[in-house]
Amino acid sequence: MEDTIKTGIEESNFIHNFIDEDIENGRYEGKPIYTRFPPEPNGYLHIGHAKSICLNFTTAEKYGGYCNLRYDDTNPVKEDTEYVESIQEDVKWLGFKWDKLLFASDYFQQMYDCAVKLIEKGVAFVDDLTADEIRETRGTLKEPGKDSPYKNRSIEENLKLFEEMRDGKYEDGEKVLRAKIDMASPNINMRDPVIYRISHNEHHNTGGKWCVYPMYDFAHPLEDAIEGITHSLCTLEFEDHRPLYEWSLEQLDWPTPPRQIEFARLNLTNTIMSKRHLKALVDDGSVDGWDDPRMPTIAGIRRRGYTPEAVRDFCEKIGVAKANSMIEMSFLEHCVREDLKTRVESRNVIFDPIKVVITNYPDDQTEEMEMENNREVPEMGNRMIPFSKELYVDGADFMEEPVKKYFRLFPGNEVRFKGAYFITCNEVIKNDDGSIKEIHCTYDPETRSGSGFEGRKVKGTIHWVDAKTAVKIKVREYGYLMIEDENGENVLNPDSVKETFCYAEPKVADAEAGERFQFFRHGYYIADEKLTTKDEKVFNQIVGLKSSWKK
RNA sequence: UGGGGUAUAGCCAAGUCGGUAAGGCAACGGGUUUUGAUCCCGUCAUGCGUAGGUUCGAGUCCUGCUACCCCAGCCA
Repeated sequence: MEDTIKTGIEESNFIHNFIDEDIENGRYEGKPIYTRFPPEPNGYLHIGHAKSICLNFTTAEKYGGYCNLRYDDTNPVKEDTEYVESIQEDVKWLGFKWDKLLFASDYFQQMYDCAVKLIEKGVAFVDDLTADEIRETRGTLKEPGKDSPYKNRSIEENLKLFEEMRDGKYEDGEKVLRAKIDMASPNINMRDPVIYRISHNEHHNTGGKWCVYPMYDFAHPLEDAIEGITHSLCTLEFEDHRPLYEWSLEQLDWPTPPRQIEFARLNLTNTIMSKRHLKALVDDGSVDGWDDPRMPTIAGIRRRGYTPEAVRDFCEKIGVAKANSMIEMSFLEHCVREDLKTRVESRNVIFDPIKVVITNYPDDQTEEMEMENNREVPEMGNRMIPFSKELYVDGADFMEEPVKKYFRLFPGNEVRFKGAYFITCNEVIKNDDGSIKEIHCTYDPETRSGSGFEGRKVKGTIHWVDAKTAVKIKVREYGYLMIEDENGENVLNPDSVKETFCYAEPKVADAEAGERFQFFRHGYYIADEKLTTKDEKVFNQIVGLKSSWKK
């Protein structure tokens, strides 16, 4: 039996089946498979977009084809260059290389020409109805709509009017170009849809050059067709638009038109993906920006310390289908741990310090203890950390009155201090208020790590930090960004960030922004890119460690 | 009977010709362990939304139901 390592592009899904079929039928005459990721630059990309990005790029890769990054920027009022830059960064961060970087707005002339063709063909007309009137005559889900009184204008008049629209003779909303299809269609998208509207707004790419802009339903098939896209992957809500997508290309006699295939978008438990919500949090200062480590944006999870490999692995593992689904957060977290566990070094960090005094250890002695950087990956080598008479251990590693099956430190118990000695707890020293001041322990010099001591075994191994040389760091741990209040409304979680000062082994002071570690027993952390300074190290919790121990 | 979709375990998800329900996450149990991590082993659908039908045989084919999602922007 041979072991085969499965990668995303070897997995197969229903989209691949369609493509295989198209290739067999010779639908694309042997041309390369082309996909595209077509965001509108009106916000930052989030983890949901990552699924679409992975899908488009890996599908192209699987077939030896190409994928374009194309900005679907056909609405000047919503788009901004800040977003076009962030989108490129995010796609690059995920590790994908687009074949071409394109703007739909660069096709405005071709799209305009196509609209003229439709008019000449008699399948599009200029309508003077207002937006309200169009809505009123569109009918309802169950009742057909009514033809516009302007539907039967002559081709010449339509041509002249459309040209005047382009030349800026009309105000926003005064006229639109509509496709002549069927006001009685059970598919509302086919009831003479608006395909061009007037907008006297500055466009982020074309500036003031145009004042008529194509609607998505007309623009998108043309963008795909112009670029030679073979498979246009989009989310489920566009299924009803497919007939219009196909209609547009049919009317223009486009040879080998692209095929639209829809898939279910990503939903993650306890995660708000709505751009409206996310933007509101940024605008009202509830978060640090689009890249706040709590945000589900790609910029946010990048700063949070997730790796592109983990995100990609996640997107591959969740699969692609047409059924609406809700993925559990633990799935993503699993992928993050899985990736991090073989690529980061571990460090001793004490979150809730309890001072330990080794009473039988020489007062002024310090030893350098050897610690493995990553037990799974010996090639990552070892490091030395200081050990002396006074140390800190974690609050979770000591119990004055142990519960059953607790085998860390408690009075009378002996444990191994990882990488150092067997230590026995003898006495708990209290403050006046009854809180623990320090615990007095003794060590057994014969049990030094690496000495080969086999005399007796201990059940617990705990980590520690030398008190004299410890460095103080700030650690931020995250809960859900939004939670539901009693009315079921999404509100900011007041406990979405928990800051703690911790004692870390000296080497942590050298951590560079962006560097990741496993903090022994606590999880994976990254030195925050923005908050870490020369004087203060701030670490974000990337993801906690799984623990099977329960009290 | 407006139209378009989707139903396989707590969560994802394979399941091309009908041949006797992959895999992952989570959970639980056990073993190894100088991290209660990792790793390893085991358990977890006589069952595929539901009711019938065809068939030697149905998650796959047929019929009827049911539930959920999407659509009435001059947004994408």
